[in-house]
Amino acid sequence: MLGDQTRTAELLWGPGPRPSRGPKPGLTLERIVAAAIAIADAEGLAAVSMQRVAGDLDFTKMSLYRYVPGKAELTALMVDAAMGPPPDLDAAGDLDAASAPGVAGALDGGGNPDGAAERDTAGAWDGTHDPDTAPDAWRPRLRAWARALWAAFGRHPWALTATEGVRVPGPNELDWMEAGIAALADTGLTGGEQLDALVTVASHLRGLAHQTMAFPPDRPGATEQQLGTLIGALLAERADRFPALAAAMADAAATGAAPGGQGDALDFGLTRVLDGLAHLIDERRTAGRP
Amino acid sequence: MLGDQTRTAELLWGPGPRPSRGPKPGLTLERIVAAAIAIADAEGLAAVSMQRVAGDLDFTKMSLYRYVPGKAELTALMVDAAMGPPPDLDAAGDLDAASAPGVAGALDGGGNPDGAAERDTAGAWDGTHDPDTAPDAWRPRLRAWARALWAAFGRHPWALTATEGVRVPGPNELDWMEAGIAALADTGLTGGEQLDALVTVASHLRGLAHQTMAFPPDRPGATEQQLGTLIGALLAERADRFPALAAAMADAAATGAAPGGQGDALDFGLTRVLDGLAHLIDERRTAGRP
DNA sequence: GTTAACTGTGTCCACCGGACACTATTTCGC
DNA sequence: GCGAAATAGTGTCCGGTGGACACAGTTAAC
Repeated sequence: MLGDQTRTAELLWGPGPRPSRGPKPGLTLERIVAAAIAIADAEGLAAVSMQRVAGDLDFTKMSLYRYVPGKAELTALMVDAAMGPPPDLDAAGDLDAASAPGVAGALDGGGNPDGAAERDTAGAWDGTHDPDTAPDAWRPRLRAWARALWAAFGRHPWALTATEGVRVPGPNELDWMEAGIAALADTGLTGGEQLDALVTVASHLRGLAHQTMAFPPDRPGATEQQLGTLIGALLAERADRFPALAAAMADAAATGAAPGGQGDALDFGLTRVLDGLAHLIDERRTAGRP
Repeated sequence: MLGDQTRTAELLWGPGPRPSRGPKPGLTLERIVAAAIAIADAEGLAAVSMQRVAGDLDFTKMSLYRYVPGKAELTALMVDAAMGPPPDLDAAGDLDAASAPGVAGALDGGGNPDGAAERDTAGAWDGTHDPDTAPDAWRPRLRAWARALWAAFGRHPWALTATEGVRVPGPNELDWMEAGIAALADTGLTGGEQLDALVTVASHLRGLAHQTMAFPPDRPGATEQQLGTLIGALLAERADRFPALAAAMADAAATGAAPGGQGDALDFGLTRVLDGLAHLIDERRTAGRP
């Protein structure tokens, strides 16, 4: 059990010295991982099999085992490679998913709705902070971090399901964490709070993506909408059993767009989380002087 | 594609009329689902195969297909059955995971740490609200809802992985949603906002559980701790590349407990989310009078 | 030149979800 | 009562999965 993990860590972190005695390898770890990612992007994680990956590379499946101990390790490599490096958060403010390096905004490339950017720069709670001072820089940075992570998961939805449980992180994953923690470094939060805060933001994101994103990106909303009407019918027939829910959905349907909108739900929750963090940070800063 | 979903909906919602022409069925859907859940609880979702479920019931695997169209539908049934009914949120305040019906608090059965319960009942922001008036009752209720959902996922971790993407909800799932929305009904939020708020809370929970919970509950912390030291070593060797992260972890290790504690991270994030929601609700209530 | 290390292949295995034909059982219409 | 029809469970078969293992071909060190 632990042997697997140290093995995975070696693969993720150590390039490994090239042994020079036998024939030259006709494959590289990078090519294998890239082929696997391409399959997963196009057809979902379930379509990634040793046979399939090897076939796409014109090799037999057993040859892959010269490079990768097993499928679990291949998946771990896929995840870290798919995440890529984190964006540069210092270009803050209107930094958005589309400005991350090499990002071709797979979904929701739009800007922040309803002035969220301004809110991120100003004092969130009562306007007592000077908008020009540094102390609130964490907010747009963390938001940009979250949106970039969201975009990354949008590009590789299978990465969500491939990152269950506690795992050994790869270099890219730690780079992401470093970038996020750095955004929180001068907030006055303790180290533990910084970690918890970042986990909170990431968890919100992952949970939402896990619930809303279609995993093999097949027909990007057709069946989803059909399913929405199915759920609506299900609920309408039983409005007496679910009164509050039916009322809320009727209200939502009457007043505005469908509540299942991904970007909307993301921004809503993200703003809530950031507001909550701002409150904590404010508490820490004003501690001692009532 | 949609056929599967209507089929799933029928199985989840309609008991289906018992046809009376052939021999009496020796099995029931409930027994099959229960057997599958037992396997998943004990050995993880991957251990649930048609063969295995049928074998545990002393039947052949093909006989299961008389009751269930396929494995996907069985999984959907498992999820809804495993969730069970939501708790009664009216017994608020110190209502905790352990008081949910039939809950034998699998993990973190303890009470709210550091006075979170009191905070839930009082005005969250500045103490201007009267703690005895009803308007803030949503907060302890929503917290209780979240903790109960967390406990449910703790009892059946596999349910997290089995609920990817947009699905057709079962009766229990809609009961949970109804309970959550009911807690938010008199907050002044719009229907869409109530739905978004509940999705936010649930997403936070699911995301955190997805990242922290071990999925086959094998050795409930041994390897996890080993993995923690492995990550620590990984980070310590590269403290120059991850300065903020290393500093945060060092600080966390020096000041308090390990930052990976599940319950702690849950309460931290949950408090942040609830604070953010309280801020929104306050905004809605004080709207119009600056 | 011999030898040892290494690469890729072919064969084999247990297991997976599921299609299909088949027998045994029960009940409805007559 | 009796045949017909519908249902329940079984056995067999299929393509696919991850992976173990022995083997032949290639290359560099000695």
